Amino acid sequence: MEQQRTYSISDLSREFGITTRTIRYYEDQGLIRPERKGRQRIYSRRDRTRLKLILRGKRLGFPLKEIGEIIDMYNGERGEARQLRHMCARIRDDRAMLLRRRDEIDAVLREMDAIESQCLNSLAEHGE
Amino acid sequence: MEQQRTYSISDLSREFGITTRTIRYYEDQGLIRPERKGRQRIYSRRDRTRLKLILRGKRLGFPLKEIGEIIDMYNGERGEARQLRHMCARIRDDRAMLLRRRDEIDAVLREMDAIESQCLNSLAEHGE
DNA sequence: CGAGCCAGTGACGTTTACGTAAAGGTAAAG
DNA sequence: CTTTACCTTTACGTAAACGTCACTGGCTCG
Repeated sequence: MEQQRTYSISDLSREFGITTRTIRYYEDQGLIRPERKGRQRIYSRRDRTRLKLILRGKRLGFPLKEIGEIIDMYNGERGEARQLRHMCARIRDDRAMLLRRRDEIDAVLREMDAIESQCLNSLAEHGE
Repeated sequence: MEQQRTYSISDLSREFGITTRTIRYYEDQGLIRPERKGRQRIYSRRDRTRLKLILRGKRLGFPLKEIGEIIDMYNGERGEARQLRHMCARIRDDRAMLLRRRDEIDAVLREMDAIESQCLNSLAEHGE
């Protein structure tokens, strides 16, 4: 049986904790293209996962334009060899960046650990 | 021997690949406070590492205001217990966020691996 | 001593990612 | 039939993070 669930714009706004304005803005920027029943927007499951990807991209710090490009590329028809090679190159770049970013996060986490234990030590002395 | 090196604004702009305008803007926002020789800005080693921290904060997606707060807090006098407890709480929150972000990065990396091998497979078939 | 640099201070412009308000369409519920 | 609850478009507003421009003030090199 087909999972033919659909969502209204406010369904999605509630689910993801964003405003309808934001969702419409993403559409304006060409990031989602929901169907219409008359003027009303009807979001499919695919639209919903697209939105999820957009929000994840945002949390990773990508600008909306790039997010659109990336999602389209990763979903797009990968027919020709040129396309495929281009995609591989992009993946390598993106991965390198993400790895750098993850390393930075790890560095910060280690520093935070150090500071926290200093903190807790001071508190223990004080508290004694 | 004291490492009393100092830097001009263009030294730092070159080193970090940002414009002097950017550095001055950070000063405007209270993120760095270099000394002055007359009107000229003189940056110490501490200023330089501060700048490095700012840029790292940016790459991690923090807004400048928060970056300032965080750096100040982590450098600040941690005397009173209230302060210390506040700091521990903040560290816990920040750490949780960073961990979530790192998990997301890992998820994206895994997906990229999958897509890349698909890509390479297609290329192999085509190329054959 | 003038030309070429680098540094500094406004101050206005720009881009991104929305917020917010105005004005209205539709459909069910009281 | 009006109120309520959503939905729509249009359009101006805004905060963050700079870019850009205009003008000014030392230095120093030939």
